[in-house]
Amino acid sequence: MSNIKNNQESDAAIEQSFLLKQVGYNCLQAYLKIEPDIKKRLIRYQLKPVEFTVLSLISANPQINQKRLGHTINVSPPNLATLLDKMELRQLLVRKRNPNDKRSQILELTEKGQFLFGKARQQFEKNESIPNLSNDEQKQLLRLLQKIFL
Amino acid sequence: MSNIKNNQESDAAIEQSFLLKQVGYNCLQAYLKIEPDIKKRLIRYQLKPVEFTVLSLISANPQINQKRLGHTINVSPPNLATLLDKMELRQLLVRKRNPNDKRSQILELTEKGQFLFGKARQQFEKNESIPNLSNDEQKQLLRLLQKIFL
DNA sequence: TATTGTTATACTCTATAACTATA
DNA sequence: TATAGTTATAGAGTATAACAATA
Repeated sequence: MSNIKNNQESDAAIEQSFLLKQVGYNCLQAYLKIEPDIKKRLIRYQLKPVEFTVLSLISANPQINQKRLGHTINVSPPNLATLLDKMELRQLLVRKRNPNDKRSQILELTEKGQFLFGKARQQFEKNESIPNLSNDEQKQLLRLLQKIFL
Repeated sequence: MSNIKNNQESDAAIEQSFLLKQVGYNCLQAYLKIEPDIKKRLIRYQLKPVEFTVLSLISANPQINQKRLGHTINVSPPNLATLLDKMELRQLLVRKRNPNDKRSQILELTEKGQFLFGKARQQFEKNESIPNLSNDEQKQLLRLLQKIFL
């Protein structure tokens, strides 16, 4: 094989300088790089990332209702309903009618849900093992990202 | 209504301090915040974000093959095949057998594809109008994100 | 035997409309 | 009339297996 490299070979660097200037592209690529590790840490608890997020938010926000939860995690009401159905079937949480407004449902973790979240959470208590990022850089990164979405 | 706020009301802040420490969660939330604006800028060209990315990468990497393209954008070979089918039907690109290795397909933009990419690209030439981020902060953010996925 | 890409298909995720009940 | 949530369903996106052509 020739030493002259071209785009048909896998060791030539991809030219993507234009895309690398786009914040959205960078956020997505970074997430896609991290995602497999997150899934791997949760699979032993039979939790998907969004389910872990739901457990975390209910745990930290007792009596949160479905509207606020769905809004926070970008899940529409119909899709949240079916997601919560599955979690309620697994007895990780319960839905209770709000006595002050019987239209809304108050969400609470069961003991089983609290226990599972506690265990799963341990997987993320230490750092996420993001290679190439110092602690300072990680803190700086979180600050900048939160400026975008908070 | 009482002035005392609780989690059932929409103006109380969500407690998500644990999730906000997770790099993956932050990357995804930031992307989800930006995504609608990206889609809005591309819809007039009937392009999805991934299609714009494909145009950009082929444009910047003439004669790239499908394996390298798919690997760069996290699209599996079967799904890339059907995605490229649609774009080839729209005459935005062509697939040519590589004469040096007839297994692989070389990708090239058509004139129509080049023109469309040029027009669509103008939508992103200026800044992406990420509110709350100065130019310096944006550059810093890109540097940190690229440390993760490059 | 290994690699590139395709086809077919199943699975998951997301979006939309119509509905119930409560306010 | 408006809101919170549900049901049903369609559509888009993703994953898996089997395959053909080429190396």
